[in-house]
Amino acid sequence: MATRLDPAQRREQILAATLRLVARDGFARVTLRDVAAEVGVVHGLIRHYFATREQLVAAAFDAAVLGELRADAEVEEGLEPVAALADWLSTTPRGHYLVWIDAWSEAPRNPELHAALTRHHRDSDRHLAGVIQRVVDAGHATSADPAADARMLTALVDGVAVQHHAIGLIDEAEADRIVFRAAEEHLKMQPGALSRTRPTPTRGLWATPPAAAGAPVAVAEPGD
Amino acid sequence: MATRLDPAQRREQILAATLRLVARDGFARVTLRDVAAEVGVVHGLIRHYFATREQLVAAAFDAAVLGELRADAEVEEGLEPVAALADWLSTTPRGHYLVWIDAWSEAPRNPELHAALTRHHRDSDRHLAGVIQRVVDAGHATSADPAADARMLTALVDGVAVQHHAIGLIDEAEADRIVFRAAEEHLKMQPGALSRTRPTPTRGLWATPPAAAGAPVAVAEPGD
DNA sequence: AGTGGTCTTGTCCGCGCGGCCAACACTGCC
DNA sequence: GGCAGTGTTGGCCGCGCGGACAAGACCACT
Repeated sequence: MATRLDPAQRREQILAATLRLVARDGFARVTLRDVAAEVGVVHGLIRHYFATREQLVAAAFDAAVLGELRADAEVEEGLEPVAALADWLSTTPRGHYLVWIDAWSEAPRNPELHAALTRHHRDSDRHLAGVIQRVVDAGHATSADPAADARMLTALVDGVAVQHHAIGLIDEAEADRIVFRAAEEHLKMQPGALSRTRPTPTRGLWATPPAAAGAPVAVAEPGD
Repeated sequence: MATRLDPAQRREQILAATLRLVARDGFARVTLRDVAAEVGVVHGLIRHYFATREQLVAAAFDAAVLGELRADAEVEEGLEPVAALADWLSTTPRGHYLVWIDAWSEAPRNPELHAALTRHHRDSDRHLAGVIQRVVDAGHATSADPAADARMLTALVDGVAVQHHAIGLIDEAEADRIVFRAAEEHLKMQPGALSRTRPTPTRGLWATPPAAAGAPVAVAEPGD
């Protein structure tokens, strides 16, 4: 049924499918057979690429983390400091936040996931601290301890994402508003400085760029 | 094996066991047989009390929410406004936060859980807004919009709880410090006003008080 | 003492799971 | 043109699951 594929491409394809299903069903409920059906192959083939289910989901999450970091790095360059900060604080869009929330709940009982999550959070904090520092250097904000402020804002962004994505208590506009106002106040920025920057159009789905081979990796459609 | 029990007590016992297992294994992985073993009965008996697995976990979560609200109400009365605020903002302790985080990840695909979560969040926000209002009335803080401030602080508390409980990136002291400083600044309180209040000793485990019958419901031990 | 009700047990069923593996198909090398 | 090597298939296995149910144990009431 499925045509023979370059191993690297097939691997990427499986990882992308796994991520899509994790976002939909959660880590615990994704089965090898689900992934195989999503890719369009037999479940035995999945095991040809990943020895166990655990390794599969861990690899998928790791790919997501790497993709996220790469996307952050892309945003970092080419944006003015204030716009970069606004963009970072409003990363909220995209269904992949559900993967993150699911990872939080799995982390206490999955060491690999926990390690990836820790690394990601540390890197994100460091990145945000850098963005804050640049805003401060540009004279648009004040921060005695960018690292501490980054930690606080990361927590706020995560908590707001929960209220928006998981519970649906607030919409995206309000989510951004809450975070922006808190950041402006905390960093002593001009009120509205963040809100006024146009949020960059949200790129495609998290990670799974053509990576090495340049092959068009299948990516989740809104309806798929 | 298990002695015949008052139905209400047995029900509470099953719910408490379910909550314990959900905290340990997550909603998706708790099985009827797990719960039965935890209680010390046969898995058929669980189905005598709860028609389906879904109803069981939903009921367990609902009980947790009610218990939480009751505990919040207990705290509310009998504490000075500033101390009450500090207590609320530092609810972080206790393993039951893992249940909350897990509920966030399950909510998008479990309507009952989603409803319970929404209700709980709304009630919590309203409660916190009331606490803030009382602090303001007492002249210890300023808030133009207690409801909005409550929403922001709730998000911050949740995000900090993730960093502390799920990822272990920060310890409890730092979690409290982050939230307290942000609240003091945002509500224009005297710096350190919140940190200086002694946190109330954390009560027993979440909810599962003897409720009606006054029966000593089995409760998780740290080592169990 | 008998009776009805229900708490409790033990066992059975079909299903889907992760994992395993022998056979097939395709490709590139000699 | 044969011959590895490996991507791919499809079916098998044992297990634990949620669910179902008949029978037993115990209690309350008459």
